Amino acid sequence: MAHDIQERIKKLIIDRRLPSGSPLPTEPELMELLGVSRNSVREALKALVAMGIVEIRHGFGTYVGPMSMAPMIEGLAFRTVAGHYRGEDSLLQLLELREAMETGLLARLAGEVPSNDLAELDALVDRMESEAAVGAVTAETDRAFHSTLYRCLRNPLLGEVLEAFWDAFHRVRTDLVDVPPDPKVTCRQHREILDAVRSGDTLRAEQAVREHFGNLRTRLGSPSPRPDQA
Amino acid sequence: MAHDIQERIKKLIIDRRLPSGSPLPTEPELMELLGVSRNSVREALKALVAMGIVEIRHGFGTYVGPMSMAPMIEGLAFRTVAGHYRGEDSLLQLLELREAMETGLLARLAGEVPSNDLAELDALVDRMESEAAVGAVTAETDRAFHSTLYRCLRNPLLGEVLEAFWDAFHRVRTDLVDVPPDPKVTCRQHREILDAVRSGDTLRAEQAVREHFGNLRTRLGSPSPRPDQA
DNA sequence: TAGCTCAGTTGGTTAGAGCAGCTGACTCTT
DNA sequence: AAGAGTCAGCTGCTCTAACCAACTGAGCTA
Repeated sequence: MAHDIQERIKKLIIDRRLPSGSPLPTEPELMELLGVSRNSVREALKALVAMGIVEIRHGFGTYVGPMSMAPMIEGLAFRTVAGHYRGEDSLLQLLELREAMETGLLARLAGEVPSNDLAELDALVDRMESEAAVGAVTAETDRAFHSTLYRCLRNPLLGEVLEAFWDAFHRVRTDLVDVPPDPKVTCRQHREILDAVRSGDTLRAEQAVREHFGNLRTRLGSPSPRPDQA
Repeated sequence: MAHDIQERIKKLIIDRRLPSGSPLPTEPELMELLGVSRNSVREALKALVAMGIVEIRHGFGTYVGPMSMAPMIEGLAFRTVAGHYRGEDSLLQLLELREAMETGLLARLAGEVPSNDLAELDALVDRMESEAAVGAVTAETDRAFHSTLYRCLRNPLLGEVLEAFWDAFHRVRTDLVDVPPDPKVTCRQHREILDAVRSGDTLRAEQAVREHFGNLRTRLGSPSPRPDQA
């Protein structure tokens, strides 16, 4: 029955063709509209918020949410952390997931990246190198590289899912194992990926990405440090 | 502050190393444990349920959830439906997502599939053909094929994400456009994928998968039917 | 011993009250 | 007249208290 309320609110959004950011009925209005108590309305809304379908601004109103992949990041990160603490190789699984996606996309990418994107990627790798010279590569730079690389596919969903996987992986890695990669190797590998993509050599690009992930993978292969002995 | 309650419950699961199915404190216990009212506890739990982190059984108790990708399916399906009704090519984007993942995985698959899995896949394509002879290929059979194909990668996360994307795509497709594919073509393409994988020819397998998705893609290319004019 | 009944536990729902954040109009000062 | 401060009103947030509904298990009955 609580689930039913959620469905009805979702139906309301669909039926009224409400885009992200549109105002939703207020809580009292929803109470009357759905014929349930305020409490039930709120529980349904909270669940929808957790899925990114609804956004609530205190003292202002409830709105159609951004429907981003943010909730997926949460769920995936939590699942990975929980699995890790139970001794599973959940982090490695997550890495393989990223690897599969990125290599799969690469085939459609080689030779198709517009020159301005290539220039931006060049700049990002340059930044990586200057960061590596003084310490470690910033997470933001790494993320930006992977994000910019696939932008030209003109598929927002793809980009968001990739970023979601990246975020989840990064969050869990820094929280749990944090074996910082060798910044120089990271730079070289990103440069190699970029060059391969520029040259339009699909196989070489795939190879470069695999090597990049292989590098991450070996560092996860070490016995996972468990916070304490259960 | 409500968000804080969610985090504390998640932390409780992590700290106590609770596996899926473990009982959680009852609502009154959580009230006392977290120092908040029952209402707040319930809203937090509902949000966690929406993320698959918690499972509630009426009259029985609250438990650690399966942490499956089911919530992601919900969110993705809703997002796709909403986007579709707003005139975006969200369904096509979802299809591209699946295509990218499956082709990316295929490279690691060719020649690695154990013989018993191959036999199972053979049986599935046989079933497809008998189904095609009398009507259309069952969704369940198609799903089972894609699911079985990647089982040998021994990465549960991968399998679940693939199934999640499959589910979301299938649900939205049947709900919205439902242009049933030519069952014969579907069978032939699945057979081709299977043969290519069996032979260990990575490129041919990728080609086969691309053709399969290309088939689906062209059928989505037709102008999306909108239920009515806004 | 088999089956039923009933009390106790758990979550589900409702109601009403007060708190907290934001907006916009009104008013007072400059 | 222009600006800043204030206040009334919306909004969502939290709490308390009570009752309903589903399930379990102990005890009773046949």
